[in-house]
Amino acid sequence: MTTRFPTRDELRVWRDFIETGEAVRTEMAARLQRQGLSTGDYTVLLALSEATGQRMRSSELATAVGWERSRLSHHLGRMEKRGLIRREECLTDNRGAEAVLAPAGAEIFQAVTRPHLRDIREIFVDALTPDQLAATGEIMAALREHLAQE
Amino acid sequence: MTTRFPTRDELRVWRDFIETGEAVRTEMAARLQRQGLSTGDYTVLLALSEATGQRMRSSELATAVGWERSRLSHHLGRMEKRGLIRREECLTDNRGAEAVLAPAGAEIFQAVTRPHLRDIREIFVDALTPDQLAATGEIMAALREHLAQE
DNA sequence: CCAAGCTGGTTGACGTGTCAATTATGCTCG
DNA sequence: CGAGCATAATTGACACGTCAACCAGCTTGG
Repeated sequence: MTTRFPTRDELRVWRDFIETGEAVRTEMAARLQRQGLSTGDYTVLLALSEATGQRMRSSELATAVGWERSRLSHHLGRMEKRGLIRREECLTDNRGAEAVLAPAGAEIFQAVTRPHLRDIREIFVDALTPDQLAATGEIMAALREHLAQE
Repeated sequence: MTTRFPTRDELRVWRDFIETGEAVRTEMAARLQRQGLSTGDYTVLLALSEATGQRMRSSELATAVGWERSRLSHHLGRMEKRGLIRREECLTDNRGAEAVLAPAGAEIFQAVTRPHLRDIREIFVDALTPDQLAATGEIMAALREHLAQE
C-alpha cells in the first residue's frame, strides 16, 4: 500500500497552523517582555503562586508545567539570579530541591497578570467567534490525544 | 467601561492552544532531528529548492520564510558551516548576499522530504476530521488577520 | 557633488531549549 | 549489610532567537 501524502490544501493548513501559532506566541512573548517577564517566567510564577505555601518540589513543578527537568533547572537558575524565586533544600528528601516564590516574584506576577489576561483576550479570544473558540478546544484535544498514542 | 477578562473556559482553550502547538512543533522537530535537520534548516532548504537557480537574495529569503534578518543570518552561518548552503556576493548590489543551495543541502533535502510529509500526515492531518481541518484553516486565518490589525 | 539618511547584511551579547553526562541520594534484594 | 539500580537535580555544550549596535554601500536633496 502506498503512503498517502498530504494534499496541497492539507499542507496549507499545516503551515498556517505552525506559522500562526508561532506568530501568536511571539506577539504574546513580546507583550510580556515589555513588563520584564518571559512566557517561561510567567508560567513558573503562575504555578508557584497557585501552590500551597508558594513553593513546589522541582520535579512536581516540572511536570506541572510540562517541562523537562533540565529546562526547569536552567530556568530556575536564571530566575533565582534575578531574585524572582529562591531555592531551598527539601527536608524529606536530601536529593530534592524546592522552588519558593520570592517577594519580588510575587510582586511582578501581581503586576503582570491583569495586563496578561487582557492580552489573551485581545490576541486570542476576541479574534474568534464562540463557535470557533469551541472548535479550537476540540481540535487541540484531538491533536493532543492523537499525539499521545505512541 | 470595565475590561472583560477571559472566562475560565476561554483560558482553558488558550492554554490548550499554546501547549498543543508547542507539543506538535516539538514532536515534529524531534522527528526531523533524527534525520539531521532542524525545522529551520528544512524551511530554508525548501525555499531554496523552489527558487529559480536554487539561490535567493538574503532579504528575499528572509521575507519568504518570515524571519528577521539577523535570525536568517545566524542560521545561514550555521548551515554554511555544515556545507548545506553557500553564500555568494550579489553582482547587482555590492552590499547584497545570495544564499545558494549546496549539493549536500539538496541531497539531504531530497532524503528528508518524503518522511517529513508522512510525519505531517501522521501528526496533524490524520488527527483531525475533514471538518476540523477546514475549521482549523479558518481559525488560523482569523487569528492572523486579527493579529495584523495593529 | 556630497552629506544625510536609508538599506542589506553581519555581529555580539544574552536568554532560551535540548541532549548527554554527572553527582548525590534513596531504595531494594540477595 | 551493601551492590546495583533508580531517582532528583544540576551542569556543560551547543543550537536557536531577539535585540541593539554596527559596517558598508546605495540614494537623494540641497
